[in-house]
Amino acid sequence: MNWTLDQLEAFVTSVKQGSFSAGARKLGKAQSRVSSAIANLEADLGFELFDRSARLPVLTVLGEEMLVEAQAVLSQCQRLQARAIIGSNGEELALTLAVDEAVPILSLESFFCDVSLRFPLLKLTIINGSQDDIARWIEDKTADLGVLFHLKPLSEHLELAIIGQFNHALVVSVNHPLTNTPIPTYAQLNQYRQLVIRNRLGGAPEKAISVQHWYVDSYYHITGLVSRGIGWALVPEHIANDQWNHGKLVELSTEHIPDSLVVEMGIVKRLDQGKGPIMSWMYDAIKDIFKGS
Amino acid sequence: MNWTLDQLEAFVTSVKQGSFSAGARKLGKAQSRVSSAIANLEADLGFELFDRSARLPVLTVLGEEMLVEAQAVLSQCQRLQARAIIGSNGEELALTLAVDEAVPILSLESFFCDVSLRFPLLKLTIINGSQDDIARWIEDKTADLGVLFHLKPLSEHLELAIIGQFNHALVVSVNHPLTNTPIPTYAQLNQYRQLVIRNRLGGAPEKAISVQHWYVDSYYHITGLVSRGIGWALVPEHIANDQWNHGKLVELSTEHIPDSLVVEMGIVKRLDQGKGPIMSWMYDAIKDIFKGS
DNA sequence: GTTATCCATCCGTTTTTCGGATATATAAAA
DNA sequence: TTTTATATATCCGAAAAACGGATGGATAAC
Repeated sequence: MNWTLDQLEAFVTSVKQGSFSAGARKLGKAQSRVSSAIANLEADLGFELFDRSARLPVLTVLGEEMLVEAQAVLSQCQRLQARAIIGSNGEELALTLAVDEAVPILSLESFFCDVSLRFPLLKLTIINGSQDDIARWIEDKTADLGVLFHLKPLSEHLELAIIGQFNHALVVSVNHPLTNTPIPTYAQLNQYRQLVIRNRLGGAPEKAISVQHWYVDSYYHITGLVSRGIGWALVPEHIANDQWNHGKLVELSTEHIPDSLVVEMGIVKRLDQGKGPIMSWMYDAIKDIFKGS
Repeated sequence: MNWTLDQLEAFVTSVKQGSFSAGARKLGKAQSRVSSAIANLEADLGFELFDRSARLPVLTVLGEEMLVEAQAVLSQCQRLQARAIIGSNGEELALTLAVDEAVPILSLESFFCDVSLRFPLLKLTIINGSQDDIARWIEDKTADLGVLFHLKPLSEHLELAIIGQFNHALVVSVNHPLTNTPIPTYAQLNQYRQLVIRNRLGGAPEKAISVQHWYVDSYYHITGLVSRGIGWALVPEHIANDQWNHGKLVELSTEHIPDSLVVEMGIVKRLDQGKGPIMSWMYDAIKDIFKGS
């Protein structure tokens, strides 16, 4: 492999321009350079790229194939160069976004579309997990930016920006006995099984109201179990209203529940990691998404 | 874009080997070359690829990304080089195989597997068409090799090798009146509609037996129509026995049909195009597939 | 026949590449 | 602590190449 990128460029440009001379003009080089560049390339490859019997050189069969390969090489090079420029301008080349699985992922779809259009060369990685996962991933640099529900204090290395609030809804199955008491008291709730969210890693579980409760590590599993009549639960409103559960769940009044039923959604990042331009943009864009919430 | 492939190679190799010196040894070059190659590369890109504060250089965040890009460029280059060697050895880089749509394509599947394993860098194109299409495509160099049923004389520019014979079966729907006459005479057949194959391009159609006949350009359409009781037809046995038609068709005796009911399958190529090693191999491999037919 | 292009080749100058030598820093071994 | 081995960066002279201009021969258009 003795050929150079210059030779490939001379080759491709000459094909595109129709002649070596035109190629040389396009490249701003002497014709003799293009001529010998291609001659050397042919010598290296071991066969002729052009049939020179006509007035203008025409690609040989092998030349056609090599043209495709050469273009592929050059376009890879251009990609490298483009990303190098982005990097040297201080823009991020790769970002990992960690999203709490309780965050309605659909609401982020148009955000992801925006990202793909605005930063076409960015390598975006999206990972989902529980609140604990998100915090841990940001802290150990597995992820750069996290979107999560704020339930308990976070590590001191993390910076949290609250971007919206969600109410909890009290839900039961349409067949559940509690549907007879639309405004259940604490005592009434206590008679039935409660399904409580619990972070996967076994951190301190949420406080349960009913003495009879199960822990489940996903709101989506919880609503699934609730819809089958296993018990009642407090889940974020957007999950209660999810299309999957439409018609299967009944929402009851939370008038007699003393606990705070509001959770905050926030964006986290490491304190010691500066925000590059893309991360800044994402920060604002995600805030905008949930502004009305 | 001022960097060279040598610089990328020095970069990638040094990362893989763990140090510039080790990289230089691996590449058989002086250490100073690798050192300055990487320094020049960094100068061109506009940022540092390595953090040199430790004893051994470690990749920066941007360096990690550039490593991926550089590897992509080099692997494209290796592909180009590999195909160039193949080409300079006289092996084909790309072949187009045209297959008559009446040929049971499933019987070629293991052949295609073989090809992909044996010639991993070959660009194979497979196109399907009627017999006329195949012949035309070979002649106008759209395809290099064709597999077809031999029904009528081919152009003098083509070379045909017969590789097998197939009998025609006389088929009707299970509900068709002809099922009452298992050995139908010419006159009996003449009373019912015949479905006759006809090449798409409107060449001379096959001779029809029944005065009442439709022309259809695909054996698969014909068997479909036959199975719905539209008429009777002569189709290659493997098509009559196709799983799609299983149980819907009845085969009748062809004892009273005077016409030749044997079609030959063949491989065609242009007379003036030499067979490269891959084409020769394909030629033999395809022959082997249908040897028992 | 004239003109305009095209390609290959030659040639002298300029630039770059290349490997060795050297200076310096760091980690492990003595 | 000193020694040793191994790093990287830089300098330098020789060798190699890249480079543009000039030239010649061939071809198509005018």
